[in-house]
Amino acid sequence: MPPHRTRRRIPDATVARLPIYLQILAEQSAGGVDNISSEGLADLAGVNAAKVRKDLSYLGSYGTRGVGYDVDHLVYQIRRELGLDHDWPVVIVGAGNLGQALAGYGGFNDRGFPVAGIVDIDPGKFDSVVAGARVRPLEELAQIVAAKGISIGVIATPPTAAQDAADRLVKAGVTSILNFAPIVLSVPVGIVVRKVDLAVELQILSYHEQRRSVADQNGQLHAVPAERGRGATA
Amino acid sequence: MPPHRTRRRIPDATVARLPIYLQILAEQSAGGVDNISSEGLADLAGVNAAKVRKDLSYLGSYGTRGVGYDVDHLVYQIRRELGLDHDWPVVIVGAGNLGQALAGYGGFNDRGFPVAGIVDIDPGKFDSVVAGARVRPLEELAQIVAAKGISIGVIATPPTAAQDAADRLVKAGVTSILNFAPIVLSVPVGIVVRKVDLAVELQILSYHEQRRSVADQNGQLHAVPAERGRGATA
DNA sequence: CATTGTGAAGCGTTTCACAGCC
DNA sequence: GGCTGTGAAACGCTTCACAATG
Repeated sequence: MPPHRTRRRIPDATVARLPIYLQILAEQSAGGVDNISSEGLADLAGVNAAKVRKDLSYLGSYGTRGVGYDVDHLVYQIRRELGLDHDWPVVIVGAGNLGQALAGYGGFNDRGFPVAGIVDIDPGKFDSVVAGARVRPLEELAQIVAAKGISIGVIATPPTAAQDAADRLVKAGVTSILNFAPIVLSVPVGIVVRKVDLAVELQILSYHEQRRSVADQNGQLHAVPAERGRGATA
Repeated sequence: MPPHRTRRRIPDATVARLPIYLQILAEQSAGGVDNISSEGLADLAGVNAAKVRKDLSYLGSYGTRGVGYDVDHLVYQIRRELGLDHDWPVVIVGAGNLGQALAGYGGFNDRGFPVAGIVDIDPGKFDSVVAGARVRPLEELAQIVAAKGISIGVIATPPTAAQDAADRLVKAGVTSILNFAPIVLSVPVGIVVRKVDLAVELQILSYHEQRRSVADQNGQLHAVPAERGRGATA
């Protein structure tokens, strides 16, 4: 067997930052910037320069010592690493408030994730057009996934329907799921699930606000000088 | 100065899981379950039991050895720790597609984060009613924040307007921001920002799909037995 | 005696510090 | 000379393993 160079494993934390770098680099490129240092990119991304260099080093040695990184080349490499050299059609399960907003959001179609289908269980919604896609019955899910070669599914159902949606997506052959329902999905090993939960995000903010008010009561010093930092994603 | 017991610092990773535990515990409570073991909670939350015990230990020693945790008491303690013993009104900046969907989503109002205001820069949207809230001019933001005592702002503007929205929110007195715009915000130290970026989430999934297909080509073994696990949020 | 609470080990991520290189 | 690439140290989180205990 040839020693078919097994691809470097990139740490999860780095994978989560590559899209941010990519977005910034694409903007820079559009603005005519063709070279950037780790420090320059770090400032724009709200992280530190060593982290940028470590992260980029997982892609290979694409920088030039003493100079910096070629913006376009970096864009190319990150896109390749993230699998963004082709589109990934997605299917949305649930054509309610959220499903419709997602379909119409633009963030999908514009960024390489065209909405190739949207399904719902409610016959009242069938054939209504949501951002260019006709809403189809949930039963057609498997057919749509197969016909369009879909690997990524989005769950935008009420919480009670979300596990069923996940089961159907997996059975249909989808291997990655973006879940907007506030429940923990149970899926077979090997299926990648990411969850976006508004209530969780707000509750984390609430925690920080609550701490802040406790600190106020105790008359503690605030570590809040007027200095300005980027992206305090605490 | 009295040694006013400085509140335990809870690790970020734990804070991010408490809302999940809370949601599960609330469901259990509603279902008549009044006691739960770390293992039971862990299974439902898709984590391991040791993690649950460590996490809960930061709240204090509220379990009973040999027995487990009292569900209602845990709900109470987590809510208190997260600052959910009262509502946190939020203001949404941006009444477009996303802003409207968020306002109408229910996840806000139902879970202790009533939408106390929604503002936009477009006069064409003023006074239209979005999920019970009238859209007001961006200029009234500071007034709304002050009048309603708002600490949490939500940015649902296009990316180009997001930094301005953040600046206005901060100036108005908001100290926590949930940002849906795909840009890295620059805010003063002390302001907590959390970012939700659909494109980032999808690109992370894309990375995993891309790896999968590379592995397929190399004829590598898939680590994908038929076993079933909860919440593989890889 | 089942289950919690927690030191200690293990592991992944971040940051430092500087050698390597253009 | 300036900036990258990277071992090594530092850090924080997870998991283990077991003493403590209702």
